[in-house]
Amino acid sequence: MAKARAYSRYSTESASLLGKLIKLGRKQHRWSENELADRAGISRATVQKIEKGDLTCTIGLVFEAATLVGVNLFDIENMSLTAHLERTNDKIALLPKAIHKSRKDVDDEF
Amino acid sequence: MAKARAYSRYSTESASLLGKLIKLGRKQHRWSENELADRAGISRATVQKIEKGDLTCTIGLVFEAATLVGVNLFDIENMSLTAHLERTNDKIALLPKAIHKSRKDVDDEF
DNA sequence: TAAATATGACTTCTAAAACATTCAATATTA
DNA sequence: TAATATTGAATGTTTTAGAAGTCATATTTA
Repeated sequence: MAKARAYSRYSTESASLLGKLIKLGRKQHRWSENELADRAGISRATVQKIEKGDLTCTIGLVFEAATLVGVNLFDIENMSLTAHLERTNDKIALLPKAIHKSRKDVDDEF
Repeated sequence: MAKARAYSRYSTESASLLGKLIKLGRKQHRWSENELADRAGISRATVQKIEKGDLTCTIGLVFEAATLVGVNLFDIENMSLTAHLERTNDKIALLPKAIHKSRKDVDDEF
């Protein structure tokens, strides 16, 4: 097998936590792995990978599973997902469209 | 091209928001797409897909990019990622290991 | 405890993720 | 404004994610 790529500890633990939140949510709904797989339109093998926090899973399928079992990552700080999106768009608009290097660029200016 | 699979609105907007938070973080660091790609050990094309919120990106690569630019999804409610993991493990342990159907299972019990 | 179902862990196959590269258009800096 | 770098958006190629299936073991319910 090919040598797997390296991931940071934070990425590994984030995916692990997300997977376990999904597993917890699924059990609270009293759904088997197969039932979640059917509802999400994915295979049981993928459900297992997602719940294990496998970093090679596609983000769309992970988010679908999360949403189905009621894990809403971005409903936070009393702000809706859509409101978050709008605010983030505004912030991006304030910054330069292209980031050029130099001008004593030490990249620690924020 | 093959017909793309369907995703829920919440999944689509979650990925879009995460991508934009990454783009914002990158710009705040004054990093070009290439610079982030190099640091993450991925291609620029993938950085572009991630920042666009493409749902077919792998969750590991998205989390790597997010972590590098300082977007920490799970440092929330004054709780560390690791603490979250432990608490979630505890909760899972309280539930049945296997979810069997029947016993008037209407799956709305939580 | 027996029967039925769920889970864990594989394997093979193919659809597509990620890479590398290119090119035009745009943005920034000197 | 000229030079240089970034961004947007393609391409073809390689690698791999996800599907589908199997089998053994563990768990739950009647």
